[in-house]
Amino acid sequence: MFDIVERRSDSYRQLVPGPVQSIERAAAILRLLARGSGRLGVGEIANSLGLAKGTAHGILRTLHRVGFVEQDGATGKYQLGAALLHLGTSYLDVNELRSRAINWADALAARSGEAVRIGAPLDGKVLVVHHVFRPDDTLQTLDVGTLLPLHATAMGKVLLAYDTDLAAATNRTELDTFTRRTLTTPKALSRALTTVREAGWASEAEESVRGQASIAAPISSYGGLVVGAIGVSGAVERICTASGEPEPALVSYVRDAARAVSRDLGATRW
Amino acid sequence: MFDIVERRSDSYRQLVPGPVQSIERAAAILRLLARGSGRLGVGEIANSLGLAKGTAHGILRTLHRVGFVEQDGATGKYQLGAALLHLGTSYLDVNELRSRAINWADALAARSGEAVRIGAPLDGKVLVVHHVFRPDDTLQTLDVGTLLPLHATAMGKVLLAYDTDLAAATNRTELDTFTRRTLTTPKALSRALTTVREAGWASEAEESVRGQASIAAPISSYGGLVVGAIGVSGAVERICTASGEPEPALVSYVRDAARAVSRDLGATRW
DNA sequence: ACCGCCGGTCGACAATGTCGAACGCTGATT
DNA sequence: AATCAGCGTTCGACATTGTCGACCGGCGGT
Repeated sequence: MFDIVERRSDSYRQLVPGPVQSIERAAAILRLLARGSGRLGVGEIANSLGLAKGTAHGILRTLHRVGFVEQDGATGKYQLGAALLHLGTSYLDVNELRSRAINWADALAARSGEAVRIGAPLDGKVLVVHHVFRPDDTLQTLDVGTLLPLHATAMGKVLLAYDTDLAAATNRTELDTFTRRTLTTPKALSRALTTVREAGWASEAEESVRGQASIAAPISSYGGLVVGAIGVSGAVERICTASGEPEPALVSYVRDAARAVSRDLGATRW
Repeated sequence: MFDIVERRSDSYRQLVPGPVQSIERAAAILRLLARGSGRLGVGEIANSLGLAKGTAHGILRTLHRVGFVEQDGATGKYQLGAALLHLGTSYLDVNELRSRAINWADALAARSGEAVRIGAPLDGKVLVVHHVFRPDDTLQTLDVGTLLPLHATAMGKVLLAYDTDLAAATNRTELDTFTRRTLTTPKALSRALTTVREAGWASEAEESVRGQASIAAPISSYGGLVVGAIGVSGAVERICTASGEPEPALVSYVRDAARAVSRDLGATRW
């Protein structure tokens, strides 16, 4: 009688029954292509994942058939495929957090006059699931689907402050430096998170991008579980007062919006 | 010595070496979830795909591990996962058509005063890969990632007119009816496509949505191969003249933009 | 014309994914 | 209350299926 751990003798040992190996590999290839921001060859992919070239090719051939990757006719290299775009936006349709928050986000943008974003944790980052442009302004690029760092954004700090698992995982990884203001030491970050927990909201000024600041508050669901964050972001001189503190009016707008969304999601107390 | 056709004794027989079965099934599940616009249970999925329930569960478990699907804690049903959103938008970054067209799309929106969309064929539909809102107007929903019908949109007609394979495939399927004006017979459609080929652009008025009209022109790449379409869409009374014809000025704006993008992509003649 | 690198193919092996029955649970029905 | 049906999930045995590594042919730099 074989135990699962013995049957799946790979590097990662799980208590759950065996995952389908080839699908995990396919997913790894897709993530690799997404990260590498460009075309990759079969050899590079096989090396990065420790696969035989033939194996990698077989998976890529299949991913190509289903439209998840495309192949550059000239160089033979692979890149992400169009089918993923549709799947990605289909996800937005079923995302409950987004659909509940969407109306409140519009209102928050109108009241605050700033760009509003809603984020959820994904894989040690903040995934932007909704984005409302700053009202009546120039061209802005939509960053729905973008991954933001946890430790250098207001939304990320909120998520970290209320998710100890996430915070623990972050403690084990390097904190990237984006600007001079970025919190790069675990100590500074954990101190900031304590402040966030006490205040019930987070802010950040030029910790991620120079000249930009943001304010965010947690969105909770049943049982007070924090499932996401909503916040405003914009030029630091509009988000913060002359003394460098976050504009109190903006803070209360954001907190009101977060409470409203949480209530919609079924949270009983906030 | 086994031939490939014998080795892969499934319903679809290919001349190419065997695709990875489990990955194809995983992709089918994801497409099913995207189509079904909601949560699906293991049983439903297994039935729809003709799989054993246990098999479907194993695949879903793996997709869950990699974040491609999420599971509703209460009902146990599955839906698309957040990781797909990031992959989808990562695709936009590497999509050459989009990155080349993006500047021209802005210019076209400014000149025409209408919403601009860029589309590429995907799986018998038109995938919207870029969308510029109508200048200075109310809230509009971004439909990047949406799939539009081929036969009822100007962009779709353009793609059909210059891709005989696509047109042949469409001939074999039912033409959905959206409005009274929708071309539903193969004969009417193929006549329209002939006109498109002669004119070099396509238009449509209330064939897809009542009160909406659109104009589009083909984007070609190396060797004149049509790889996408760019077009404007908006209220029929703005897109068309009083006599019901597409506004000539808009047509030339669209055609100019399409030529410009094609030139950027390396097309030698247009 | 050489060499090295690339993407792609091939055949053999056994590791691996699949199947179908069985489990425990929840919620509706009787 | 007891029953039942349906759900998601687990399990073990089987052979199908994915993987490996060597090999092929073409391209580009040397």
